[in-house]
Amino acid sequence: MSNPVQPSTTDLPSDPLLKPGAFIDANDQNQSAELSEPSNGSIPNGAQFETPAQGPDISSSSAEPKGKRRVLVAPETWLPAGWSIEDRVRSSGATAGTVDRYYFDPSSGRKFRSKKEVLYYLETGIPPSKRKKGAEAPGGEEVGTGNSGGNKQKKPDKKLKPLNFDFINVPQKVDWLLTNASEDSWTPFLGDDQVSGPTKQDWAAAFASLIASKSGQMMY
Amino acid sequence: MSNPVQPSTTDLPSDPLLKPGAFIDANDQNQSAELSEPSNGSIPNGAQFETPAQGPDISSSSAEPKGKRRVLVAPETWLPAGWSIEDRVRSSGATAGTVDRYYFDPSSGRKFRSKKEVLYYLETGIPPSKRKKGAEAPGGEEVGTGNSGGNKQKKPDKKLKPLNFDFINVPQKVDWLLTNASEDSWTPFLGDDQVSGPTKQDWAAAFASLIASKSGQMMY
DNA sequence: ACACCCGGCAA
DNA sequence: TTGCTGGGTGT
Repeated sequence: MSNPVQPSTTDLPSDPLLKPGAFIDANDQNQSAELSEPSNGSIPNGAQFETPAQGPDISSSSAEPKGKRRVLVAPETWLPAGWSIEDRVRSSGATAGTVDRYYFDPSSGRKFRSKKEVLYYLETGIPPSKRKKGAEAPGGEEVGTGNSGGNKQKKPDKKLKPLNFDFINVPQKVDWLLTNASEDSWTPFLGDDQVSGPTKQDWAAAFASLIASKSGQMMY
Repeated sequence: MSNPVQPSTTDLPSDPLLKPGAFIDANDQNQSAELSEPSNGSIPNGAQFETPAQGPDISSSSAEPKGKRRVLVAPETWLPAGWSIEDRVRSSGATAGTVDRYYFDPSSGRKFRSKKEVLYYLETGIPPSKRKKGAEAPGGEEVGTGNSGGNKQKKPDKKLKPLNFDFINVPQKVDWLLTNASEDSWTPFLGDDQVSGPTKQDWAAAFASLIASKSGQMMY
């Protein structure tokens, strides 16, 4: 999925107020709406997720309390809904201690190493692994400057796996429970029915899109 | 750095790029180094001003099309004995010609990009583990080892998310209700308390991040 | 001074 | 391949 990038009326210090009219339609997931019904756990293959296993500590001579810890941070404004950010601290080498920021697209499972890569992918649908050397980004998009000006037409990614979420028959109510506080793991419930497995992930992605695209549209 | 290993204190980085007879400008380090050798020391000296001797190129296997010019300069007074300074001239880009100064700790093999980083490391013993969030510099203290004039401690403005959501004390349960089915408008509830207003938007963003973060990536 | 990017290599 | 670090530029 690729939501249009938020216009860079970006981070004004404090107050996330509404941007009247500036809201962009982030809901482009309507593609392939008729998907398999979200019956619980009907999907084979128990993909393992939410296992941010701790890597082995390769501590060296000195007694360093270091442990490379993945840190989840608040989303950036330019990042589409549902994407996640992860700050990773380097644990070795001359640059130990440096923090690298990575971006994840939960629906495609792709990882990105920079904002530029994300933006490029959002526009062209071309993952960073396919970029050929010497080529330049279309339009010469520059980072830091949102793409408020002329925008290119993004190509829908046909290679993306469709979500296990019925966008037509959305549930009336969803309870998200903090099932694992130490890891911030949340699980959606439909009454007593727990949504789990790969479907849960799709729900997360779908739901993120839904609540993000419509929030702020309401009147109070 | 191909060798983050323990460079013996003896092998100061000789500069293969230094042209014989090249003049090294040490203008701004007008203090003679009264640096004492470490007790373990076999350090000949803290600074090498001439190294016409030829050393193997430390560059990696691939031929580098970039012309790097590295210049060793005299040590700063605040710099511990044995450390070396290297001024590096940028060879490309809009800022070509700019000189970046690097500091090297021979005993740890670590590289530092600024005086501040060195001082921080000297004080705390931990490499610049502080970057984006959470960690903060140790009070911006001046290190005891003399100083090189005016040392302004600029408070780096932290760029944290002005999100109206407490990522620490997350709620135990959130009910998202489809408050407007025709528009797919969802609203979060904490029991009977409705979250609305600008806060709701933040919640949407925060929540999207939370539920997505543990979905991880999955490839089918 | 340091955020940000990305080529390259190692696991 | 993917992950992680090194090295370099932008601001």
